[in-house]
Amino acid sequence: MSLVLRFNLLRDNIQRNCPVRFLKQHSIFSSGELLQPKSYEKRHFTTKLTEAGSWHKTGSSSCAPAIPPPWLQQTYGRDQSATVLVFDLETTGYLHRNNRIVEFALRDLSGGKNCTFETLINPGRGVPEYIAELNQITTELVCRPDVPRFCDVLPILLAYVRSRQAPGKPVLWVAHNAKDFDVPFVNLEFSRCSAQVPEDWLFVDSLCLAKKLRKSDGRKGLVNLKALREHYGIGSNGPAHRAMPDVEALCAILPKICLGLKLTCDGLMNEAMRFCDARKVS
DNA sequence: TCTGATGGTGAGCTAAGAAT
DNA sequence: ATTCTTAGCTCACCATCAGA
Repeated sequence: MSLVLRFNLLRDNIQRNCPVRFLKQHSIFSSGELLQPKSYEKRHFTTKLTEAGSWHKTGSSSCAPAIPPPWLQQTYGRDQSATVLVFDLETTGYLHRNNRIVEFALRDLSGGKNCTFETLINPGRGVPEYIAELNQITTELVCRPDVPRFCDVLPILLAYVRSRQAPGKPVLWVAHNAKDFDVPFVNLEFSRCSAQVPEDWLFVDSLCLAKKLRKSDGRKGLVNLKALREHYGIGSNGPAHRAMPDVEALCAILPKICLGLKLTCDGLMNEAMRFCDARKVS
């Protein structure tokens, strides 16, 4: 069951899990502003949380209870060694130097209530036509006063991630082509907001894992998300090139790759890199 | 011993593929 | 449209082996 929650639900979550001073530290909002229901009400238009299990059957949009797969079971639950977040971005173009994020989505693989987070982001500039054709995110859709900018979303995102993070354990972000695309974008958006990516955030590039598996299998063929979905017989939960459907696809693909490579969560951790070690912003 | 065929390896180039 | 990486291809070079 998928439940769309408004920001006040997120607020509750934040209030329960995050100290206000933490929010103030990372926010251009005052704590009062951030926690005012009306403030969220203005923004619920684009940002939502859902409650769902993280591991769903191939080709199905329904979510199972939050039971981690075998390859993660040993590290999830009380003894989980990291919080694994699968994420995806849509942007106004390929180059992180010249472009901005227009959509952000993530799913916490440990599942449960509020395990996903997605939001449109106001890039403060037009979306090129070829991008809009690709992902159906138009200038009219995101360049609106009621769509938050990345700096607006950042403190909420930080609070959300903190609320999902196990005490003392790192956060492992997974995305397809994260090293060259998603992470440089995130790094640059953080620096634009005069914020730093937390040091306990690590990332894994599933594209590298897919290439590694292809090599070990001696298989030929493409390793983009679409090809991997077809290879593993994974159906689509929505339009391609939108953040959340791509996240859902990667959530289904990732365990297949990890099983193929015999990677546990600890193995994933060995593949992880720090955000600051991604392609440097130039 | 010489010559030609064959196989392995490394360098360098090109095109494809990755993402939006 | 754009940048970067990598697979795949060609070519050169060297070693090995068989046959004359």
